[in-house]
Amino acid sequence: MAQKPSIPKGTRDFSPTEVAKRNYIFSTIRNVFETYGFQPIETPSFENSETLMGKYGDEGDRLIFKILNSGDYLNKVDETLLASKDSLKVTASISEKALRYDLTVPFARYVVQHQNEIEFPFKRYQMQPVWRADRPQKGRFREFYQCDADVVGSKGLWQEIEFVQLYDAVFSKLKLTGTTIKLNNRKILAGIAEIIGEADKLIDFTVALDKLDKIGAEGVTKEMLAKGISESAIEKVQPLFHFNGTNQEKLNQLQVLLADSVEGTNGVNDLRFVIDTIEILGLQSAHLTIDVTLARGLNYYTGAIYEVSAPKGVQMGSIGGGGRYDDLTGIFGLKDMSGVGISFGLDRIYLVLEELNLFDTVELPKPKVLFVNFGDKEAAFCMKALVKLRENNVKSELYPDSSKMKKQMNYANKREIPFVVIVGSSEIEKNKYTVKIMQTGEQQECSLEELLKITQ
RNA sequence: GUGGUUGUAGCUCAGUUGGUUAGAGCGUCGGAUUGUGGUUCCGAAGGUCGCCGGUUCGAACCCGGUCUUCCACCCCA
Repeated sequence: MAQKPSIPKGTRDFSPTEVAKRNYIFSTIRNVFETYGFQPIETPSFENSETLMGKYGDEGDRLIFKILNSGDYLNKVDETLLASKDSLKVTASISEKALRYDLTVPFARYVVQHQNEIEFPFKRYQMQPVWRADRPQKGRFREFYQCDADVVGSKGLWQEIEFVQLYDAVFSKLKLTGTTIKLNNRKILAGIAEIIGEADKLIDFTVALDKLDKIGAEGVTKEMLAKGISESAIEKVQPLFHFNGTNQEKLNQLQVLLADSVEGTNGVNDLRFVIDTIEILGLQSAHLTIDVTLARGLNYYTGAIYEVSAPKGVQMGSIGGGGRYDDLTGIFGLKDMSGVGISFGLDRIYLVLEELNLFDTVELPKPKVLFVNFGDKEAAFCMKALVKLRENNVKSELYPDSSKMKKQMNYANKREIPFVVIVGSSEIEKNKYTVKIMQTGEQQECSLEELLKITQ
């Protein structure tokens, strides 16, 4: 064989077993989504570049896969621009399309584009692959699936409560117990920045704070100083660096800290409503916890912020995330349309379930009955039985070639097919089928009706 | 995008200071057994040592580049 073929970095092939396991996760999530009243939509794999570019920050733009224009695209580029070797600007003129980077921005585009057909509040779910030109790592791919549920056209906090329940429902159904749903509110972060007099450095502040559990208080302080946040400001937020206790205790501390900030107080009240309600309703298997360091990059979150982490002991980044984004459709010209949504990272959930051995219930869709092929005459006789079995939804197949018996039996054994039907001239004469139960090795002669009964 | 790491048969891995024809286990295929799988025994096939170049009388081994894997940043599902 020549050079072995390969697939691009960060992409994967999926074997039949893997597909079965992935489908199990997909259908679990889909089921819960629909139970909660969400309806599916799909959007194209690629969008116009201007739909995506600039929506995820500079870093995001770098990670978007761009699609080259068709035709003699270089010939159409301005000579001086080409000579400048400015990759960013040249890219814009040789690429007008780009692969979907997430599901939220295309959804915002969809809402604005179809606003006159949509009944608001609009609850949609979407399970499709997204692409990022990232450097792969464990649980980090360049092609992966997101499963999103979002609601647009409602500012209600009840929806935010339902998303906590939805997360809990999905992970409980997957038997993935002990996940932690972390909750925060952008208004609280903004309030903190306001209190310390660094409102204009909100993003730098939150990004640094987000790293608390990774680089510690000292590291965060260092990064904040580097970003130009004053020492006195950092002094004021010291309580956040050692923020412990129950959710109620945290809420009380935040209320005191943010008493002089209207926005911050609003945030605390919103968060308190969600926390209190969930405490009354209870959760099946997830833990809900306030995490003020939670500030997932996405610049458009304006209210609630969610993130789900795998059970303790599993080395994996977040397996889900989301939040409220009041201004998202504003980018596409539709004002005052608040949305809130969550996302499941299918590929990471897969890895976590695999690591914890939680796939034991997933069965491969494999045949239950194999008919041994002895030749055309025998095969034709078997076909009558195959039609009957298949009509009754018994997964069954005829070995495609009249190979040696040993080979056919071996095939059944390897594929763990429980019943093998053997039909030779003597069976045809008697109009009977010999069925062998592979597990015990027993075999018996039976009629078509009996065969159906045995294998059903 | 920055820094590190990995690559030998289908799979898991040996391979001495650079020295003839690169090995093992598992798997695959054939036979023992021409209508009976798993166990056993016998036999066989299968390798451009990731790829390209360099050093050397000689490279799987040393050097450079490149691709891939995994990891830490960045960022994120």
